[in-house]
Amino acid sequence: MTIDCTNCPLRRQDLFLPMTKATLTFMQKFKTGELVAQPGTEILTEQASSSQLFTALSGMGVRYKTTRDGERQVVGFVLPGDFVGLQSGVMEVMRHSVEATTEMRLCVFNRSDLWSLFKSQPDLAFDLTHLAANEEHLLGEALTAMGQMDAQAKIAWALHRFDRRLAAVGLRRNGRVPLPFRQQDLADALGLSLVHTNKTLAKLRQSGILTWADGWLTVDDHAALAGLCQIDTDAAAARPLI
Amino acid sequence: MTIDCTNCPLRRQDLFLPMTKATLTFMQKFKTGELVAQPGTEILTEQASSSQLFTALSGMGVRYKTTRDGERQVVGFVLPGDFVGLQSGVMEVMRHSVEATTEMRLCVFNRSDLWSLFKSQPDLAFDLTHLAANEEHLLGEALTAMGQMDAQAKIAWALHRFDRRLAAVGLRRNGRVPLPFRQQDLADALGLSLVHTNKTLAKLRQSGILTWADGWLTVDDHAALAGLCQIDTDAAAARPLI
DNA sequence: CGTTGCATTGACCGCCCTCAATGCCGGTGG
DNA sequence: CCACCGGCATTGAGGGCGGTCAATGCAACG
Repeated sequence: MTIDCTNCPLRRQDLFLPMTKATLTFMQKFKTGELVAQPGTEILTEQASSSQLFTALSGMGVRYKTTRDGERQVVGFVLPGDFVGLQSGVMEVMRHSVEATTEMRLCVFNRSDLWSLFKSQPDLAFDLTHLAANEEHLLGEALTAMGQMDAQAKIAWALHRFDRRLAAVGLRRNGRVPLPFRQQDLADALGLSLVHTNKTLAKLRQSGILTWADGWLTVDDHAALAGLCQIDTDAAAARPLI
Repeated sequence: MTIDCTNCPLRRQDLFLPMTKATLTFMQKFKTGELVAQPGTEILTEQASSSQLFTALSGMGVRYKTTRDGERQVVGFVLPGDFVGLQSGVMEVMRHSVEATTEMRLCVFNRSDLWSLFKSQPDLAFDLTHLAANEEHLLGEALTAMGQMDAQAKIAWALHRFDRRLAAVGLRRNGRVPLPFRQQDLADALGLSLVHTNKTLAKLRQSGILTWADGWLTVDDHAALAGLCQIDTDAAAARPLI
């Protein structure tokens, strides 16, 4: 009992661009099934090729790279609606791993069908490129955060993004969004130590700006939080859902 | 007297994947001309849309974002063979600016022709997506460098990449490659201060590992330099040239 | 009830930042 | 011809942000 693409609950969110009926019909053929990944499961592996590509339907995960000396750099977080595995699809191998943080439900596509998508569905090919360009944009912002912000601004920026992004897929209820990651994940994403991340979070909490506990993030003072971010966070632009 | 795509000198480099004759024929129509940009010229502007896309033929430039308080984050360097403007092509606007460092010669394409490319040339559409995924990969590596490396490793990594990448497009002569950027550009790319970048470069120079002066980079001890980089730098994978 | 994973807090210190001054070089104008 | 200036590289002094080390609390779990 997999979800029908024409009736995908995610697609109702305003964040995602509309898709024509004909294209949706193709999507249903393109989608070969669904995968449920348990917390801690490695969905894609760095340096490895994958015969399957995915779109996250629910749940969250982490994209990360591992350095020679075993350190981990989180290069992004996988939220509902995100496409994963494009690198494996167009280049030979993945350049980062993807691991499920919570239980995740994912649409599954066959990499071998990707070429027929490009040949017969130029609009979807365009959307895929759009998604890739969007990833580039997100990483550029992250790079700017890493290079130019102090610890407080980095964390404010990251949590501000989480709040906006999760609200955009309809996960904000009663002013709070689910945020199942560990402080260590955030630290690894921002290039901070766990200890300093914890202390900076405590300051934000004591300022009354936000609370992040037990897997839920509550932003109490959006204006103050936005003020702490040193780069302008544009409204999340509409993007394709594949 | 613009360069004929079928006779493009860049395409002879092993770095770039071969292109079929039919596709090259399309490329010649797709290319609408060439642009010569003087040093300091802004080729693309953050937050602005552009009706033209480019491929760098010669010369080098910088991609950068500007923060609210006027700081600059270099998100990448434009070398010969690089495609610029994809973000403007598939999303509405650029998310970073591109400025010429040296005089640059660029192939010019019309954004309005992009859709016909996706419709009629699926192989080129695939290549564009490949390039976008490659950018994502590069930024992921940069992010890892920013988050996990100390200053010496960052600089070693960056210069190691320049040496490899420029050699791959045939610009290494007598063991040295042109590197026309300022120390400030490198500092802004790595999230370091100019002062500390300078001092760290001095150490690398005194170690006899490399020399970077007067716009030329000479790597004297490749093994030692690779050893200082804390992430494994895979051989530059072949990629499309559009 | 020991263990494991995660959050929290304190002490200490080092990498890298800021401030500041100098040298070098090419361009420009008196 | 030379004084002046702007851009870039270089070097020293001092201090702060955020690192490491270490210990504690707490909840879930076998």
